[in-house]
Amino acid sequence: MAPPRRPSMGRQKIEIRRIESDEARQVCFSKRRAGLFKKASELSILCGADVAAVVFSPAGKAFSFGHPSVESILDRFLDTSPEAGAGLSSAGDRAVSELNRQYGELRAQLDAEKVRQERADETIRKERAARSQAMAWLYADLGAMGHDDLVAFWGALIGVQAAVAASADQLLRDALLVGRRGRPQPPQLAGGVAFDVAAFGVGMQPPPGLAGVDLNGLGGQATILGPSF
Amino acid sequence: MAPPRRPSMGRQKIEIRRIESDEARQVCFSKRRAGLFKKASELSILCGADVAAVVFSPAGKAFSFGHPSVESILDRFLDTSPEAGAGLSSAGDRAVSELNRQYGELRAQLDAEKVRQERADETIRKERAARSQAMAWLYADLGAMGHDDLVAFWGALIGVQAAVAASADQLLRDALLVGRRGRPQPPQLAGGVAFDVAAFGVGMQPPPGLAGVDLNGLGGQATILGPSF
DNA sequence: AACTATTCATAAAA
DNA sequence: TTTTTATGAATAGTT
Repeated sequence: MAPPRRPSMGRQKIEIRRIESDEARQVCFSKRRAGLFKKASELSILCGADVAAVVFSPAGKAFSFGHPSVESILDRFLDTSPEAGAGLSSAGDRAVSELNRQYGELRAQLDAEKVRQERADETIRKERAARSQAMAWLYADLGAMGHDDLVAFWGALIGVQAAVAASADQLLRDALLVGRRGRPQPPQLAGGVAFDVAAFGVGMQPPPGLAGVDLNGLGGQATILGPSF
Repeated sequence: MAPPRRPSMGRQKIEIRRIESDEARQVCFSKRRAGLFKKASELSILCGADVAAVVFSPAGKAFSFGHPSVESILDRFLDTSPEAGAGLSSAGDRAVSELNRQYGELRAQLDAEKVRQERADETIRKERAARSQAMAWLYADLGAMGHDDLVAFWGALIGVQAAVAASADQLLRDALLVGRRGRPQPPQLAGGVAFDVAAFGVGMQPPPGLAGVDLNGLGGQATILGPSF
């Protein structure tokens, strides 16, 4: 019996950051540009406001919407805008109401910035949460684990090591089997931790062969592969 | 029996035509203006487009959003060179002066906000990199790693454990430093028991992507470190 | 470009 | 005004 496949995944949540794919970015641009103009139109009609929107595509092509007209709005706006580079001496030219207008205008922009900032903060929070998920495995607080958990954890690590050993990695085995015999350089443990934990940080190079590595590397042994990042 | 009234009717469909109620129109204007600017912001970020939106409220108050700046986009659109008719007049008015000061203050605030935004973006970038690193290690195909990488990987694990697991320190050491001296009961390993990976950390969630992966095959290989360990 | 399942925006109400 | 709720609207991923 065929499973009833969804014809679509529907809208997926996306982060507000530059879309890398050229094609996807172009499609998104077209859709959202239309959406923006529609919103602008609705705002002007619903509230009787004069609205203008100007958009330059990444390629440099210009699009615009305006009610009653783009030019009238822009002229009106620029007429009452502060002259860039003008010193304070020109301030006297502006009517008080004019400055008030600019004040509110700037405030609106500041609000917009804050919205963006909040989103960025939220993104950071999520990133941290997501990262901690992965880091928990590496930085597992073994002290908080019960004895059985600890043993199981260690056993699992050994299991991973075994997979590696299958590839005839004698060196790793030597490193593990400290004190077994000639103790071939007991790394780190004997004299305290030699490996810098901070090495897990940003600057570290990703291990070779992440995603897309053939599974035959371990001679049929199951290999843990994750999604490509 | 009284019907349980919804606390809200939720969003109702409206016709796109002028809102008659002054109050409702004002509320709608505020909300939709914010929404428009948000959309404009998203468009610029997602698609790398330059966007400007200018809105005049029915009362004549101007609001604007622009990325990178309203002026630059409008100038570009109108294809006009920035022209400033230098007005000359005394700026002695105290009120005007004060407004001007506030204007500059807000402007500084906006700039600061942008700086903070940039820093937040940078933080996000770093967080992503760090997370990628952690995930990379987590999902690393150990079989594809070179000796140096393996040693580093293993050493890092050991280092982390040593750094974090103060309370479990002893047990870990016991497990690692088997044969070092009194060989204080190497847990389970000595018996050649295959560890049940399913017990891998009670309370810990499997990292995304690992769920469903059969680790038991690896766990079973733990016997490689059996009695001879 | 059309189609859906979702997320997002927002009209009403508080 | 701001917040909450419930629902209409916009749109990301597919086809």
